[in-house]
Amino acid sequence: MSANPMLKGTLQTIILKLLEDNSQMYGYEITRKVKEITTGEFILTEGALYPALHKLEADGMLETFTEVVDNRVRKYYRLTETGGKEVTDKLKEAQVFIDQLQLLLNLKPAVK
Amino acid sequence: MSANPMLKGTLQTIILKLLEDNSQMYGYEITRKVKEITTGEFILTEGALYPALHKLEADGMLETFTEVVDNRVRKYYRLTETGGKEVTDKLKEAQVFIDQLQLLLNLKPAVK
DNA sequence: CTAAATACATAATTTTCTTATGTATATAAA
DNA sequence: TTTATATACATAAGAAAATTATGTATTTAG
Repeated sequence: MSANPMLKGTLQTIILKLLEDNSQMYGYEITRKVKEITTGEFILTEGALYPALHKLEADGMLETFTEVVDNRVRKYYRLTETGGKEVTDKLKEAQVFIDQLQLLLNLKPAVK
Repeated sequence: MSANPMLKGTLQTIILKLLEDNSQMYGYEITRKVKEITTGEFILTEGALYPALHKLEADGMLETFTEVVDNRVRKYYRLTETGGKEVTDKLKEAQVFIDQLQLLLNLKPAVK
């Protein structure tokens, strides 16, 4: 039957895309980046972010390594090869979702 | 703290918008309309639609009346006054969400 | 006569988020 | 000096919203 969830995995897509552009980031850095890009419109809470990162890692999309800066541990994430391919698919899905949503909500002038 | 859900209530927004445009629709008709507009990309399952309609009614956004056509009951929904105001707010929210998502995913060329 | 379409509904489960909490260090302000 | 904010991780309880599976019932097309 395969119905479309209402863009399940938006957060995953955002994380994967940021890691495609930045090659390596740690969790806290991701929250700052999202806030910066969206000028505060999207606030990524830790309760959402960390479980999402852990899931992406468990699914083989991300790999990690740690670094200590100023006595604080940073856990860096980067895309695996599988993750790299996944980004492309997820971005296409997101594009389709946005296009169809705009059609439904009439948020874009009709193509004449 | 008030974090942004990843467009929680997209389905509600879609329903409200369709009812703004069509003034009255019944559930099955809504599923057909969504499929038609999105050329099959969005499939609204009953398990998602009916609870959403019931919730919108319980929240005072929609009101209902029934009609019998060909021995089958149709339950029509239309916007209440409150619902009518809600559409505008929800559409603005959706617009912000789409804009920020496109920014994050780089799906729109950067404004130079 | 049977499958597909029309038309409603709910229940169990899963996914994903919010909210709250917990630990710990560094830095700026009062 | 102590207190609040920022940095940095994590998990747990609960809520919200979807998927998936059922269930009832009529009409229409093959």
